[in-house]
Amino acid sequence: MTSGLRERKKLATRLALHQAALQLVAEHGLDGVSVDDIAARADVSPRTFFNYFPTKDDAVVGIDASAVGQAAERFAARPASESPVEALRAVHALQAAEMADEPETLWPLRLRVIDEHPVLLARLHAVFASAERALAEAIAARTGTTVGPDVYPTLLAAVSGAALRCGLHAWLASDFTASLPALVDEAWDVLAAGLPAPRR
Amino acid sequence: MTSGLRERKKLATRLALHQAALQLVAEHGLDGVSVDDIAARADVSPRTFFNYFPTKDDAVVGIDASAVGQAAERFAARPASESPVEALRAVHALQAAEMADEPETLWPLRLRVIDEHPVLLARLHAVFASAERALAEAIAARTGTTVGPDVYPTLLAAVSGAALRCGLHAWLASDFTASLPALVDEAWDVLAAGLPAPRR
DNA sequence: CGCAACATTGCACGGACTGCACCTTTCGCG
DNA sequence: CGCGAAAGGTGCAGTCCGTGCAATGTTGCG
Repeated sequence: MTSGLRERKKLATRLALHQAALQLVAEHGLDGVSVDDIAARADVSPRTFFNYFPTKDDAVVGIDASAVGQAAERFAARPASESPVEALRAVHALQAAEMADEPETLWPLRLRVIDEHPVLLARLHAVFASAERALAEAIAARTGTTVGPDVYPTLLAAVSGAALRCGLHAWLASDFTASLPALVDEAWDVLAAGLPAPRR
Repeated sequence: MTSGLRERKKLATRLALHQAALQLVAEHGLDGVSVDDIAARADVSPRTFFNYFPTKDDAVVGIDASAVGQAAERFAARPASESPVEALRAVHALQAAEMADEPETLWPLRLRVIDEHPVLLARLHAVFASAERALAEAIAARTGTTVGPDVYPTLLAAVSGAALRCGLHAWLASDFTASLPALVDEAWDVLAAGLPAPRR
C-alpha cells in the first residue's frame, strides 16, 4: 500500500524537517530560526524545504492535510443509531488516545512550542478549522440539515473543535500527567449538560 | 477624551488603510495586492503602512487589539446574579447588535473577503482566541475555578467564540438578510440545551 | 514664537517564498 | 539487466514582506 522506497523516504524527510523545526524553535524561539537552519539540520537544501511545507510555520506545527479529513470520515462511519454528540465523543476518544500514544513525545513538544507563539496557535487553529468544515458537512448529512442556513452543523463542528483544543490545553497545563482522553471526555460532559456553572 | 487633531487623524488613516486593503483584496485577491498598492490608495508611504498594521493580513482583517479585551470586561461587569451562560448571552447580544449596525457595510465586506482566504480566517480566529483567553480569566474569576487545571473556563470561553463565529457564518450565508443577534441567540439556545440533534 | 513630542518618510537590509532550469534517483517494463 | 520516463532534489534569480535607523516634517503647548 504505502510501500516503495520513494514514499518512505519522503515521509522520513518530512518528519525530519518537522522535528528539526520543532527542536530548533524550542531552543531559539520562532524568530531565532531561519528556514536555512531547519533545512541544514534535516540535511536537505533550503529549496527542498518548500517542497514539503509551504511555510516555516507549517513545518513547526507539522500536521499533514491528510489527517484533516480523518475526523469527518470517522464520524460518518459511526452507526446511525448514535446521536451526533455520542458519535463525536466516540471519535474524539479514539483521536485523543492516538495523540497521547504517538511515538516520541511529539505532541507534548508541539504543544509547548505552539503555546509560546501565538502565530503558531493561529496556524493550528487553521488546521482545526479546515477539519471542522469537513465535519460540518458530515453532521449536516447525518441530521438532514444544511451547512449554509442552519446553525446546527457549523455550531456542533466548531464546538467539537473547542472541546478537543480545550482538552489539549488542560493536558499541557497538567504537564502531560493527566489523561488526554479523560480531559476531552470531561469537556463533553459539560457540553452535554448545557454548560452549567460548576458547583464549588 | 479622544479629541485632538492628532488622534483623529491617526484613526482616519488607520481606517483608510483598512478600507483600501479590503477593497483592493476584494477586487484582486490577496496575492494580487501588495502593501505598496494599499499604501498608495490610502495616500501614505509604504513605510507608514507598518506604523499602523504589523502585517498586510492584519490590515485586511482590520480589528484593533483594543476591542479584544472588551468582551471580557463586559462579562465581568454583568450582575453576579446571572449564570455564566446568561451573562455571556447578554454580552453577545450587545456585541452582535453593534456589529450589525456598524457604519458602512464594513462587516459584510470583511466577512466576504475573509471567507475567500483561509489565511485571513486564521488571522480572525487569532483575534478571537486572544479575546477568549481574557474571557477565560474572567469566567474563572466568576466561578471560582482556575484556568490551568479546570476545563470549565477555557471551554466556555472557546464555546462562546464558536457561537459568535457560527452566527457570523450563518449571517454571511444569508447574504446579510438575517438578523445577526437572532442567529447568535439561536446558537446559544442549542448550546444551553446540550446540543440535541435537531428535530426534522 | 520656539521647543519638544510625535508622525511620516526614505533607505538599506535580511528573511520568506516562488518559478525555472538542470541534475540525480527511483520506478516500471521489456 | 538495462533503459527510458517520471519524480524528487538543488541552485539561481527575483519579488515581496517586515524592521531598524536616521532624517524630515507636523502638531501641541508653554
